[in-house]
Amino acid sequence: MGRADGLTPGRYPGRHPPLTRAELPVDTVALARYLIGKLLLRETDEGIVGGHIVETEAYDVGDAAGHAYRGVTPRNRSLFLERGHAYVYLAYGSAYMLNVSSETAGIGAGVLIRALEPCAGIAIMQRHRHVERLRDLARGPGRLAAALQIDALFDGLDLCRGRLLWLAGADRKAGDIGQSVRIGVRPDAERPLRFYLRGSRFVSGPRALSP
DNA sequence: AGTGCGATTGACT
DNA sequence: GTCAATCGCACTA
Repeated sequence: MGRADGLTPGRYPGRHPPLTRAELPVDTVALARYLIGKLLLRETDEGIVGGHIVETEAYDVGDAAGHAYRGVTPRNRSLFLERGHAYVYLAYGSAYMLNVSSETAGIGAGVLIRALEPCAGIAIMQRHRHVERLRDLARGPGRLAAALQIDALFDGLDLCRGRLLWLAGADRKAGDIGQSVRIGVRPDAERPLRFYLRGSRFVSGPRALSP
């Protein structure tokens, strides 16, 4: 680690402490926008991995596409935790999705983290993903989870507690944030609840959605 | 207890 | 560009 990975040299998480809950916007859409440019870091057995968040999607209150829409179930209960908790579930039998819970305790909503610009522990993530190409390490929610070795065991984890997985402040100025419809979502698809770092080559989805 | 279906990915034409 | 793999869960009975 050091200059080459784009992060401040030094020990983690000491140098990049977790965002406090007070820093996180309560509102789901505000949180989705806020998280663009922030760091997502994960401490694995082999070292710290992670990067800058470049793409998110909001699944807000009353959203028919949200997993919380029909109330609490065994799967989605983490969405109802206080903001800043991880909601992780398995999609299509193979890809884990990482969300950050939003709103206040008892309200089910969250933000899906869809893509990272890899910055820390790149060699480790390349092993986790079995690919070399930087662009493919964490472009897409399932790839991101694989790169960071996030699975169902992380469901319910408090990201503000910051041990194995946490959010940290951006160490550089955030660029322009674009907005579009969400990817792979059927109901409420027309709502522009996807946010991305404009110009980033690390965002997922069709080019047309990230002008 | 049985069934249908994804907030996706990787392989392939 | 198309398409099948894969499995936990929500829903129906």
